Amino acid sequence: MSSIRYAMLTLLAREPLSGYDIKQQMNNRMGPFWKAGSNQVYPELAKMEGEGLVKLYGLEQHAYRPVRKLYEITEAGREALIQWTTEPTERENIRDEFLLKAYNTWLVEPEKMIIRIEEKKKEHEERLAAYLDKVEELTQLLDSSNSKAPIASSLSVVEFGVQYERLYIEWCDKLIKKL
Amino acid sequence: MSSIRYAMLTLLAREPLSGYDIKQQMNNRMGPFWKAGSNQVYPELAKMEGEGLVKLYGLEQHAYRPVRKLYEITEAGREALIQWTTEPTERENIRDEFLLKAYNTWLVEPEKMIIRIEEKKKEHEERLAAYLDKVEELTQLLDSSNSKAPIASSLSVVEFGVQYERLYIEWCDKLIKKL
DNA sequence: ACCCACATGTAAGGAGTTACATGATTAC
DNA sequence: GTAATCATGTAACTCCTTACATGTGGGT
Repeated sequence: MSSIRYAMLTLLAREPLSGYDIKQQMNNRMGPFWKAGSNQVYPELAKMEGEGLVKLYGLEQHAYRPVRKLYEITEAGREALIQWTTEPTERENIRDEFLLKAYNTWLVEPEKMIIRIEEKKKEHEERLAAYLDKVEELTQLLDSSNSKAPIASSLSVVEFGVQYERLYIEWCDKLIKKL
Repeated sequence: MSSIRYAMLTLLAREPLSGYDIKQQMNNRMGPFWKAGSNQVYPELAKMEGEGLVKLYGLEQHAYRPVRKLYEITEAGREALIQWTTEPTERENIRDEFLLKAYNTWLVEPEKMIIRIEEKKKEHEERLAAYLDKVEELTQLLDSSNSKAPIASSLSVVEFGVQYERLYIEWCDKLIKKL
């Protein structure tokens, strides 16, 4: 499995990045679809360098700061990524803690539950807003509209996010009405 | 975190169950929302028994088979479950491997990608059908329509599943059209 | 003959989270 | 003075997956 390495290659296929950049993009830009801590990113980068999937692209030194080690994807890395992308994917579960809690609604005073649902709704409204911003941003970058641009792929994924957040918000509304 | 124990308590709050039952319900009935292996279920049951959250309800012996050890939730267990349910829940990510692959669509020949998307679509159509069956089943069990019944809570969660699968299928369609 | 369902568990390992360490600068 | 950002990494720990162990009866 170990999809962390493919998440990293996914980003590196677009531009050279440092370990720090990768972490940031995963936790902010890309995401929150796929998160990673530094403990995963740095060792995995080193491992991939050893296997020839990425290589050092250059070093950047900004004044006092630690040296930024930029990595780029190699041809072998690109091939591995394409191979993985076109492989069948295992079934995946939703696994959302709040859904699990929703199973216990009947055990709990409705007022208390409603507070939590409202909270969740707000959270997903925030995410929806963030995704919509991203959609706009990406749409403007696109307009040449060739489906082979990386941006087109990003857009599709973010649009999934938009739909997902909308569904979540609607579901929260329905739940509140029921109680 | 360790939400596995609360997933187990969620099931035990409704009826006494054996470890095997819990595993089965998680991987089939309840799910696939929350999965667990026997290695998690049995030790966790023992731990919870030690903490007084569950207690042995009885033993069942069917002919040649190993003894079924049925557990029931205690008052302390029920309180812990209610406490957890009404606590705020952390933000959670989508984390679907196929979405990650979708970021790489631009790298791959469209025909190859379409094959995988069709596959995924089919998978989610199957799940949708299963969830719809469950909705029907639960709706029939309900009709007395008191929102304090466990079944009402189950229904809400399964309805989320239905909407989720629909959105996934639509998204697959849109992706295919784009390519 | 062979695999699956039932039913309990244990063992080993991989994946992921949280915290720590270092160290200079900028913002409040 | 305190915290946050940049930037690299390590350590410890929990969580989860996969495989194994045992044993009988039923289906193909």
